[in-house]
Amino acid sequence: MVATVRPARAENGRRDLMDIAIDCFARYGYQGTSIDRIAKAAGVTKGAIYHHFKDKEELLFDAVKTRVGQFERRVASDLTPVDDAAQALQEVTRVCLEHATRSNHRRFIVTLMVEALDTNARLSAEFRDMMIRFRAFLRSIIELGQKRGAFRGDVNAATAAGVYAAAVMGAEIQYYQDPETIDLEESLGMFVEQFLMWLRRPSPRAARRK
Amino acid sequence: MVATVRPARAENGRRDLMDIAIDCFARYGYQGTSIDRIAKAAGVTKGAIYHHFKDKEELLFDAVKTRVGQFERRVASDLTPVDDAAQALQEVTRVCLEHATRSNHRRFIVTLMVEALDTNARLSAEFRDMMIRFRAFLRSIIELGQKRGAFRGDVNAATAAGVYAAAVMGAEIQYYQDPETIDLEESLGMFVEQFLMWLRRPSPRAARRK
Amino acid sequence: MVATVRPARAENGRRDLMDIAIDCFARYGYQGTSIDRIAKAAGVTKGAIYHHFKDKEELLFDAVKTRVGQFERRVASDLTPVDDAAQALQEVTRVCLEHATRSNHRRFIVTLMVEALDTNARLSAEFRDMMIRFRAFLRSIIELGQKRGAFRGDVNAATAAGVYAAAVMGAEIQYYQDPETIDLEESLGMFVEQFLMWLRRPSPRAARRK
Amino acid sequence: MVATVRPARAENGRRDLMDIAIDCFARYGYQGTSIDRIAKAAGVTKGAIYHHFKDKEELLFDAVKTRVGQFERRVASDLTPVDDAAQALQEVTRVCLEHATRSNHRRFIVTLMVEALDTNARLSAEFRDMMIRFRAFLRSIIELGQKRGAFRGDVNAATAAGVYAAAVMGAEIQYYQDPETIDLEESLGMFVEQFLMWLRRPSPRAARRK
DNA sequence: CATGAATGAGACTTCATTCAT
DNA sequence: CATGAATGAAGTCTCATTCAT
Repeated sequence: MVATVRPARAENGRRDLMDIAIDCFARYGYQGTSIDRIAKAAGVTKGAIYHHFKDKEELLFDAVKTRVGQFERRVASDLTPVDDAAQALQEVTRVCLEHATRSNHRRFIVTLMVEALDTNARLSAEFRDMMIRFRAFLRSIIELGQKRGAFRGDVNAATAAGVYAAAVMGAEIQYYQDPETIDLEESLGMFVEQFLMWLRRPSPRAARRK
Repeated sequence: MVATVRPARAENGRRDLMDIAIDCFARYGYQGTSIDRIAKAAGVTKGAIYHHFKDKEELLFDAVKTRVGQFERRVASDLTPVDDAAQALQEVTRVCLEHATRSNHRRFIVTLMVEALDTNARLSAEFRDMMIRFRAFLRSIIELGQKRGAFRGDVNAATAAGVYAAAVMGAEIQYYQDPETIDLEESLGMFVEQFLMWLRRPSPRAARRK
Repeated sequence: MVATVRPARAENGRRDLMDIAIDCFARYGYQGTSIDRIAKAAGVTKGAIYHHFKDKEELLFDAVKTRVGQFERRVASDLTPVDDAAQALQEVTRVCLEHATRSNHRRFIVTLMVEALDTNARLSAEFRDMMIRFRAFLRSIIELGQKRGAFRGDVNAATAAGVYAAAVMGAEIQYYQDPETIDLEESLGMFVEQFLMWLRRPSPRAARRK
Repeated sequence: MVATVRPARAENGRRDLMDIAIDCFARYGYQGTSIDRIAKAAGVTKGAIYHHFKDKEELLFDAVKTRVGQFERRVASDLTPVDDAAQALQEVTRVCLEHATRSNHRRFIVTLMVEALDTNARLSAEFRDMMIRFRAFLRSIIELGQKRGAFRGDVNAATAAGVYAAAVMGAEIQYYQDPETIDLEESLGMFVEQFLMWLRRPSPRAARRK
């Protein structure tokens, strides 16, 4: 009687909490985000957070998995089915650009990924797997292009996928660091242009070497 | 005989301390490195560190400035005088590769740079300036190539410098995250190859566009 | 039954903590009182104190405000309504005497006030305002006596209030310093006697001078 | 040969150090003054201070003794020989006023005295003795006045000395706290006026009581 | 005499976490 | 489910003092 039941708010509470936590993690990093900060931002007490999450790490893990999953689903859904490999690669940068500039989704992932490098082996493994999946996805696109004859066949698709992922991530970081100087869209555009040019036309030199 | 001078012992202590601190920062990040950890690694007490550095931040700042300065001097000295722009760009990746794999110099810089993004505005500004200098340096090489006719003239050298810096940094991060999967040398090699091919041969499409 | 409310337990903890803190501050001064000392005296850990107070300064401020408020309310309540100005002044010294000898209330205020002079501008301002209020109160009593013809009218009531406050405070300090030699009651009594005699009978000399 | 002897600078150094230490103690209190602060203010290293003084307490003791001695000598020299007791009491306030407003001598004494109350029994005893001497001195003046018939004989000279000392010290503290509101000269003047009026003319009431 | 590097104790503060209610 | 008081460990920093040179 005293405690009026609030049915089904449970899952909502959990999700809301996580969204707020993600915001905090994205803004202040993992170590810079205290449970208290999240609690205050969410307008609840610390105890409430411990009802939903075993500890701070679990909260972070769930947050990371959620965001990574959202990003991956977004990429996948925007591209299915992949017909034109070149166009697909351009689509990927477009999605990244959007997530990097219009929300804190990519920033959250990229900064936490680097922070975890030095401080959290388990989380770092999670991110490593995410990157492996991302590169595998890019590689599958490149290989599709190679199979269809749109791309030259004498390049290691896996390495090329790594180069692609690297350029995108590096451009993002420079943008987060200096958004006034860096034009992320132009940077990504220029990179994709050169990447595609290189993939499409076999360099005689490179071809000869291999 | 009366007073045997032990010159530079003072500076030695400070320098040793900083080298050890850099190691720790590179391994555990800024927030993950406690003063006590550095002290223990150096075999002194915390007080000794505070004798040499005003606070943890000053220690970090001095460490960052030292390492960044070393890297920049190294890059500059290896390349002077720049004759062949293409070769110069390849040299840069070689130096980065070395600093990334054979010492903790680049890892220290890259990981702290991302960590600072969310936690330390002043340090982040320091890193931003460093990146600005790095891109300016790359840009000057590219413009030299353009002036000499080795590179096509219809590209924005500043943006191209950004793409170059991005690809190198992104490749490094993937390498730090997953050194067993990522072959940093191959990645950087492939990127430089495509970057140079794109720079050397004017893309008819791009040329027409402008 | 479902949830037996224990009202005010929260505030109790806070209040108890503050009382103990006041004791410590009165005994050892602000700088001489460590958070640990208060915690031990209260039988809790340091963290508990930080749960209730933002930092040591807030604890001090709250303590000062509480004690000053108590003293001011006590003085005001004991004197309302003021009919006989001379008697009212005597009442004030009686209250001061009580707070100085039977509790640590005045000692807490006086010693911290002097300590703050050199070390804490904000707190010092708080004490300054308290003294201003105290002198204003005394002045209003003196002016009442002047209006009613009980006191001579040719004295600056504000300055006289200052003299009164000075003598009381100075006597207290000597008492705290040397309680065996100084008889605070006698000192205050003698001062009030001379103060009232001077106020009541216009000195011919002084009258002539002005 | 290497160490050129600097004869007789020893005592100078000690005295200079102490003067600077007094300045610091007066400005920041004992606990608020670190050895480092004194060393920096004096332009020497901490080690140099430990050559002249066993520890911080000795430095403080010597400083206190020096200043107290100076003040007492000043008071004594300005008054010898005491002819007119009333005038002598006025002289004392004049000296106090000067030391309080034109130098930090009295402020140093008064604030440290209160600080020592709570934190340093040995130093507090030193100050207690100083106050005892000061009151004894005032008492001797009052008794002289009584002997010569200038002052009424029915007052306890010791208690009266305490009242006098209290009013002066209390006025000073109010002045240190709020120099813009408090006119120290006027306050002291008013107090001495009432004190002397009371001493000179025996109150019939008071006389009857005893 | 003087330096300055170093110590070690102790101060303030933060924070993830637990638990009675 | 939720609160909020409390803990305990760990972190940053200060400072009186010592000592080799």
